[in-house]
Amino acid sequence: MISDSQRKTLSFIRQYVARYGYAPKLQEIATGIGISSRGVVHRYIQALVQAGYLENLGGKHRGLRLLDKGRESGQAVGGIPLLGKIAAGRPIEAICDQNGGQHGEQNELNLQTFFSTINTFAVRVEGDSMIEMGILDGDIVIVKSADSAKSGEVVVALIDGEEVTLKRLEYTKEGLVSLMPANKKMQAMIYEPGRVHIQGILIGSVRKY
Amino acid sequence: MISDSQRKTLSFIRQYVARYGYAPKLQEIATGIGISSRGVVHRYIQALVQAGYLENLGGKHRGLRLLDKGRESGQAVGGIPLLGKIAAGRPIEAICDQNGGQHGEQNELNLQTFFSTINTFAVRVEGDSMIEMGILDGDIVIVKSADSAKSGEVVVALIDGEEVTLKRLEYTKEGLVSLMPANKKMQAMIYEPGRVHIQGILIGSVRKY
DNA sequence: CAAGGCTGTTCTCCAAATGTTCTCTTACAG
DNA sequence: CTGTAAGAGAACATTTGGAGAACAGCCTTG
Repeated sequence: MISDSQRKTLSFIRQYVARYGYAPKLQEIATGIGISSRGVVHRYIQALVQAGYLENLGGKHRGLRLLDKGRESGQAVGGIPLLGKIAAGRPIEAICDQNGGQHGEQNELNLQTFFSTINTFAVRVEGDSMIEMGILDGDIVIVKSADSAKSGEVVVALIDGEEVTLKRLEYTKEGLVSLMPANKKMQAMIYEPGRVHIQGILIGSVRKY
Repeated sequence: MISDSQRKTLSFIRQYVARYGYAPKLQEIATGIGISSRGVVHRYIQALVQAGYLENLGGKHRGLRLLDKGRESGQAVGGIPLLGKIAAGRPIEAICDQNGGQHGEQNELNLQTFFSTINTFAVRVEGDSMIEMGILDGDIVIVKSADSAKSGEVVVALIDGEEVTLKRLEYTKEGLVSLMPANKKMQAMIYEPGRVHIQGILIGSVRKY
């Protein structure tokens, strides 16, 4: 059982070690988490040592060691530390600053619970008709089972009981069903409602390089 | 027998724990279920403790523990059935045929083990400079910690010790480091090697709609 | 060697946040 | 009308967060 500030401290130390390869000084932690007292940091560290997250080589400079607790089985299984935002466009502030400034934000990504597993399935995508939505050939999409959907939703649809496709759904004025790709080079395909069976609605995607 | 409000409270707590890995505060629960009184929440919690759904480490902040009672048993933990391939381009054979026809293929997607969690972290992407690689604004990217990378790899890099960015790495003939976006509208940025610190290498991405 | 300066440690004091216990009010079903 | 539950909110107790002083050990520097 660790408190909010202790969690923040642990998160900062992990980021710091990941970045520099060695442990931070107490003063660095303090400014990193937005306080000014080394003594307070030391109190947090003692609590983290007590809780089994850290090891402290007493007195030594940068004498902190990370332990594996909290990353492997036991608590947040499948948890990956979520460090904050990053700019794919322009560089922005460093990760730790972002994280330090945010409180109450999610600071761990737990893939085990990230997607609901109830009535959910996954399929690998072939082709690039959804490329403009950031879904590439080979990606895995996460789909929630459903037998109907609203206009605008991206669905997995079974056509004529034989063929399955991933497209954005639109109902036309004429009462037909339009399955629209997200690729300017391709055209929408239009069917009578009876030929299209919704299998599920797109809720996420996963990709591994 | 628990009341509707108590059920709502329990449901909120479960979701919160699933997402953050620790218990919510009473105030968070209150706003979460749409009321404003911590006292009322406390009353519900006492009822839930009495009914055996929760445990309360009295007085401690975030001192709630979930018990197993009432949980849907048999949840495939982290497992999502992986059904086969789907055509984002043209419709192909039905999913069930695919699945039935393939043997020896992976037929379950376990997000818990899909990405290694060792030396791995995740960051949320801001901006759309990697859009041509299918990484959109708001996506979460999975990164393996590393302090060096080869030409062509996509890296998280720290520039001048202050700014973090996600780009494709290239070494120029002149011995400089080029960080290239995957967006034709943007230009590569070129730095002297000393200014760029590699933080990690892109190994995956996750998106939730 | 002596004098600082930096770092980790320990301590006290105080403020803010949080959990707990009340009372009061309102709505509603029987 | 009565009993029950939901909800607001005040009052209190405890935990948590934070500042900063004082001290000890290590290192550098003169």
